[in-house]
Amino acid sequence: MAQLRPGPNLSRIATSLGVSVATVSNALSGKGRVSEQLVGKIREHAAELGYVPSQAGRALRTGRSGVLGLVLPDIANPLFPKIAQAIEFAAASAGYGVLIADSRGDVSAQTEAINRLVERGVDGMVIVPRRATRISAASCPVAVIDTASTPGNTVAADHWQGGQLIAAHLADLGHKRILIIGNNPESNVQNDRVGGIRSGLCPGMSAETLWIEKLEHQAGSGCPLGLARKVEEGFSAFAALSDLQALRVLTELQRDGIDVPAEASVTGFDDLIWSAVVTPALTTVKMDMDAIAEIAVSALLNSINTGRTREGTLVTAENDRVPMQLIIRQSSGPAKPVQENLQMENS
Amino acid sequence: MAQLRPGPNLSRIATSLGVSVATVSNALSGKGRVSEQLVGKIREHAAELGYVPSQAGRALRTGRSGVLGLVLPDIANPLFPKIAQAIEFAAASAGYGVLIADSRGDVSAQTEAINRLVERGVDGMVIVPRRATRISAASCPVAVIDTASTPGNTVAADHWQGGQLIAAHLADLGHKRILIIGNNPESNVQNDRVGGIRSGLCPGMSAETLWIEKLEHQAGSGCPLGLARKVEEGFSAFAALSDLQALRVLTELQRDGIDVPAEASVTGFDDLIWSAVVTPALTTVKMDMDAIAEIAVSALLNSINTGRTREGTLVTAENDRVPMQLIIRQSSGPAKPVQENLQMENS
DNA sequence: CTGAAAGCGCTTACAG
DNA sequence: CTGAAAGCGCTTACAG
Repeated sequence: MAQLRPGPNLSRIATSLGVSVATVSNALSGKGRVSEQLVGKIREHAAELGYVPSQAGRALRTGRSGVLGLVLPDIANPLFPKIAQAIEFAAASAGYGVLIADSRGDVSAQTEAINRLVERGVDGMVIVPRRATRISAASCPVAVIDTASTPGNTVAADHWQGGQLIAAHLADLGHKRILIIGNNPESNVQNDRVGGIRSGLCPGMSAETLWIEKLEHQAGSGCPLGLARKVEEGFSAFAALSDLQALRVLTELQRDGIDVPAEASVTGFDDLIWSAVVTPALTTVKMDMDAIAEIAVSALLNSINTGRTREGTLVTAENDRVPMQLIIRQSSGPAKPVQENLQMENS
Repeated sequence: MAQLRPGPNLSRIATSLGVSVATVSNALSGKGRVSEQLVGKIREHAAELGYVPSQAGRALRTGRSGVLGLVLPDIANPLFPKIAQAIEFAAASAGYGVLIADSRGDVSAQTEAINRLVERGVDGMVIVPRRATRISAASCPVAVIDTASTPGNTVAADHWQGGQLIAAHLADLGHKRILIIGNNPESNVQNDRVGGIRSGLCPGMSAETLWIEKLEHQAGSGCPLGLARKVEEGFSAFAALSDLQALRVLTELQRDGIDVPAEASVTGFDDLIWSAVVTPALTTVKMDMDAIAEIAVSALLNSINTGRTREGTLVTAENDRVPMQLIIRQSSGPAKPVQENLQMENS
């Protein structure tokens, strides 16, 4: 009655070859206690039969599931594909599977998602927390991907340095007045980016910050950002804190007849999928997600293998900051000379 | 030495309560062979101890892992968040976990990804195949999400009907000449959408199709699409076969000083995350991913539970076509009267 | 170098 | 209504 996998198991291979299951197990796992000749014979036969080891049996015996959990605040987040891909790749390279869990918004769902993963017996998990959530202890090692500003150790891109990259780029292009455009002033990531930009401004440059969420709170969701007026006021560069906002900025400017980058430069963050596709293509700052995932996963594996702190939250080794990288595309260009627009044209 | 989960197990609960493990198991699983009183006591005690059942033990015994696999052609695909979210939700609602696997491009990687999932003991899997791939048998039930044009049974959005929705919308707005913009002429999904659009044209309307891939093959990746000229030629509506292309179309038009939607309408497909964010917001056709995921997952669970065809590929019940839904936003509007541009202004 | 045996935690007939 | 026992497939000391 029990729905058992129809495939062969160790014991079938063993009897069929007239050896013990222990020997088959050893031969297959390559622990080296079996004669080379026998190893060859066993492996060959196993392959012939299409033997697939039972994770369940192994997990029960070893206490390891070989699976990592990935908890996301909201899968709909456009950054998610990159995160998931990078984590999946890092995990698969280490022979681990990845179980996903979406916390769909609120914090209680996040806790539930974590519990679901624990129940499934993950050996560890990577959590991208909801804004400013502190992760309560899960009964397995946990690596958190977030800003340095989040309490506890985390791995993350160096958002501050990323901001400085933007500032330096805009300074190079001769921009003086910069409008920083963010979504949510509560976001640690966004605040780090703002801090980086501001700290990287050269003498003579100034920046203001526009928070879309605040604006929409008053003017309604999807309201115009009033950027044309900002251009008139003398802002020549619009530094969005994410490509999603950059896209909004770019299209609003273009809709209002402002040429990008001739009249205004636009930059973003994250190098999301569409950033290279729009016209003009978006200058942006990219996280090294593969590196971040690699650090998170190897910290997890380390902790799993050494067995330290198997209970209770265990975070990554240090506050790792992975450098970001500037990608210059067509949406940013030299600032127009401020007062004498038409001179210097052919210089 | 074995790294066993430190938490309590059935036997600990049993001895601590002076009953048998069988009784504890029955009480917890609610099979109803235990007196209500005892059930209460056992449950309470289990909760106190923070008992979490071992999936490994259960899986080994029942032959079910409680996990479904999700194989994706490329996680970087912007549609992925919606698919993953919908599948995760449907699976979680049914008490299943979701293991992801990225086939990162080529077909061999897809086979590997499927194998990895089988090795992890998934009870079934959902596959979003690479373009025109036929899924080779995996040793568990498989549901395929793709177009009807793919060989074998699949679940999918009704892309053809989605195309008709676009055609009807553009007809309503008085558009006569439509430029369909696709990425890849090999894509079944895109071809279905084209077919739907063409079949839905009213008398007096005509459509041409522009394949970006072909154009880029000649003119280089990221080349201009030459849409301004198309507007001059009399095309008043640009129907992209995906929001990603729609975004490219929209920004190129705007960059070239063409007002959307006053001078040209733009529509897309899929309602991707940024579609509502751009200015003007994108009119698009949306798949009902939740419905699609629900169908795929329940077909899988059905097959898992009835135990039919546990070996070999098993696909979903019928070729299920889930209707798409038109979302009208600001990027589409009435066609300009063709010849007499300035008349009728106040009609 | 090879094998016999124990046991991971669970569920499920089967007795009582 | 409750319990004793078997067994899912594996790995790992321990003997030989």
